[in-house]
Order: sequence, then structure tokens, then C-alpha cells
Amino acid sequence: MENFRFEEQKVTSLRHKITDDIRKAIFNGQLKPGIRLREIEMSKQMGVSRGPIREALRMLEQEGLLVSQPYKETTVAEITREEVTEVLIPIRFTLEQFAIRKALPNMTGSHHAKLKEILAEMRDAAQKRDIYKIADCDLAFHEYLVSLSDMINIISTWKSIYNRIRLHFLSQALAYENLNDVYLEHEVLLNVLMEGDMDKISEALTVHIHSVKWDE
Amino acid sequence: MENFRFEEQKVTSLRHKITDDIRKAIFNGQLKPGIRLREIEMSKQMGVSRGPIREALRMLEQEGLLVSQPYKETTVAEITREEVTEVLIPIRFTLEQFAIRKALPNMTGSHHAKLKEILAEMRDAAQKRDIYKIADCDLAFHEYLVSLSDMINIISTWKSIYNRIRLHFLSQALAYENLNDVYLEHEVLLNVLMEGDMDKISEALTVHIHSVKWDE
DNA sequence: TATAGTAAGATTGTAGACAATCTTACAATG
DNA sequence: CATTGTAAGATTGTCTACAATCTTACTATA
Repeated sequence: MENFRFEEQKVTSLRHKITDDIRKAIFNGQLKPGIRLREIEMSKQMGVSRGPIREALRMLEQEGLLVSQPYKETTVAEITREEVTEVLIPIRFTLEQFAIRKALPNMTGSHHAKLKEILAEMRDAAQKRDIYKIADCDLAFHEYLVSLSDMINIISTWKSIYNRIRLHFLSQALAYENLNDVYLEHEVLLNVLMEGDMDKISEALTVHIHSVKWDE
Repeated sequence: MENFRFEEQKVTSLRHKITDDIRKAIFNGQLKPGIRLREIEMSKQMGVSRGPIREALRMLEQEGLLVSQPYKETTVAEITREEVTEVLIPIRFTLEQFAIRKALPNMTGSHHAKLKEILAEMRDAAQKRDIYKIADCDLAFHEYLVSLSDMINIISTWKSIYNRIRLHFLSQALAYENLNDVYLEHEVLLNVLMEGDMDKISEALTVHIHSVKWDE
């Protein structure tokens, strides 16, 4: 088999698909913060027993996207603006900066190409003013970057933080002055990434991560 | 009922007790990193069905204390030293500093007294060279402090980070030059906490959180 | 002897039924 | 009319049994 390696098989189980589906529904804005999730209802809709649904709920609860009270209910979390600006964003920055530092030596042209690909989609979404699609691309971009660090524990922490930030923004109907700015910031980031100067990267990253504007 | 309020009832379910028991076993050093957890075996030992055990496993997995592969196995996580020093500790510092800033205005003499109480236990444990007990007191001290911030989402993130740091230290058989130093550092921290000067607190906190020494 | 095939046992995943708890509405009481 | 008691239904928690998948040891084949 020489210089070739297959990718590891991703065997998955129901709880993972269900977790993803619920997370997607949250990020599509279909399950808004505060809404209650009923196990039986979901189990009927998905055609699945409550077991794997409950496991998915426990995972999402631990991720910080759901809140549950024993024998009562589990609801979609409500994240405050203060948590986002004062805690989640600083942590995200710490994590992502570190991940990029680890990822840099691993990065090749094909990784750059993949990132460019994602940005092309994002530019497209920006023109169509599709805010959910932009958010998906933003996630894809940063997640791909972080995943190149190859530090599995960091990745999961990062996701959990990132998701809570995203949840807050969705519920706040955040407004970018210009959606295209989001795209442009990523382009700047990608350019300094290709240069490989960590100081410049940190600079671009801090600008980007803190640049979100609210509607007030 | 005038000036009196009851504390909220903590209704709990099996999955929470199981989660706590497994976590304790990990922190007691009885379940070491890398060890495999078998659902059936645990279910027999605890006299409980596999349902709540599986939910507990999913929670601990999301906490970063366990690692699982679908249809294969779930094991106790192995945390690298690099993750601890370069990511987990910086994040912990960010979180705890923020939590204390939020907690300060809420802190009264009775809170100080509670912290002193914990430290008394810790001094005791240091004399007896009981490293597990010291670790418990350390957790109690910082968790109490963080919980005073009243920001529930921060607390859970903090715990997850803190636990992984602790897991790493336990598996590394860390050596303090002098166990009593741990106690003394906390005393310094408590003193500046009572003064209430945030700059001094940050200073004491950063010294304390970064002060752990390895065995090499 | 190295490789592939096979089958048994172990383990994890899922389903469905029953138990415990909570919520709600309504009746009883003063 | 405000408060307490009660019972029905809804929902979550737990258990048991069965299905799917994995691991291991053994056999067959070249």
C-alpha cells in the first residue's frame, strides 16, 4: 500500500446523528432558546426510541446548548450577552490561537485550498445575504483550522465554546454592518495564515473574533 | 415567611449519582487514564441497569474525562502535559479571574468564613501528606469561589477544565516541593480576596494556578 | 507459515414497557 | 376568595430484552 493510507472509518450511532440533528435545528433557528424539548414527541418524529434521544440530550446538555432539570424538562439554553463578551469570546481566542500555533507546521497547500473553497462559499452566501449559510461557513472555516492542530481534547472544548457564542448571536438577530465584512475578515486571516507569521495571525484573529456587532 | 428563604430542593437522578461516583473513582486514582469501563460490569457492581450508566458515560465523555468509540469501548481520558500547560491552565485562569470579578460584590463575611473552613481542612491534609484530600480541598475552595459568580454556564465550563487538569496531575504523580506550599498559596489568595483589590487578586491567582511542578 | 475465512462470545446499541415524579385542573374547606 | 387536598394525565426516569457490532480464537487453504 506504499504511500497511500485510507481514512479512518467513522462508525457512528444513532445518538450522534440525533445530537447533530438537534444541534442543527438549534442553529437553523428552528429550536429557539428557552423552548422545551419533549422526548416522546421527538422520538415519534424521528421514528426512534427514547434511549438514544436521551443520550443525545445529555451530550448537548454538557455542551452547554441545553439545560435540564431532573424529572422536569430540558430546554434550549439561553446565553447572556455578558457571558459571550466577557468569557466565551476570550476563551475562544485563547483556544484558537493555540490551535493555530499547533496547526501551522502541519499546513500545506491543500489545506490552504480547502480553506479557500470554504471562503468562496461564504462570499456567495454573503451576496445572497444568507445569514445561516454564512454562519455555517464560518464554523466550517474555523473548525477545519482548529482540527489541524490534531489535539482532540482542545477541539471539543473549542466547539462547545464556539457553539454557545453562535447560539447567542442567533437569538439576538445580530447585525453586521455589511455581511461582506465577515467574508473579508476571513480573507485577511487566510492570507496571514499562508504567510505563517504568528504575530500577524494573532492580530488578525483578535480583530476577527471580537468584531461582531450588536443591534442596539 | 418574611426574611427567610428555603434553599431550592436538589432533586437528583441516578445518572447524576453515577456520574459523581465515576468521577470520584477517577480522582481517587482507582480508575486510571486509559482504563476501559464496561457497562455490564459497572451495572452489576452498582445494582443498576445500563441506561443511567450510559447517560453518565455520555456526560463524562462530554466533560472530557472519558473517551468513547461507538460499538467499541469507553476509556478514561489521557491528558497530555502540553494540553495542560498550554491550553487548560490559561483557560482556567481566564475563567477564574472573570468569575472572581463577578463574585466580589456578592462576597460577605460568611463566604470568607466558609473559605477559611476549607483551608483549615487543607492545612490538616497537608500535615498528613494526604494528596487526595488536598486535591479535594483545592477543588472545594475554587469551586465555591467560582460558584459565587452565579453564572451557571461559566461554572460548568470551569469544572470541565479544572477536572482535566486534575486528571493529568493525578496520572503524573505530581510532586510539590512542599505540600504545605499549596496551603500557603491559598491563604495568600484568600487574604487578597478579603482586601478586594482585583489587581492583587489576579496577581495571586496567576502565581497560584501556574505554580504546579512536575516530577522531571 | 502466512493469510483469509468462520463462528462463538463479549460488548455496545436500541426498543418497548413499566415506575417515579411532576403538572394541572378541580374540588373541598375555612 | 384564598388556601389546601386530590386525582388524572403528561413527562421523565429506569429496567429488561433483543439486535447490531466487534473481538478473539480457531480452522482451512495455499
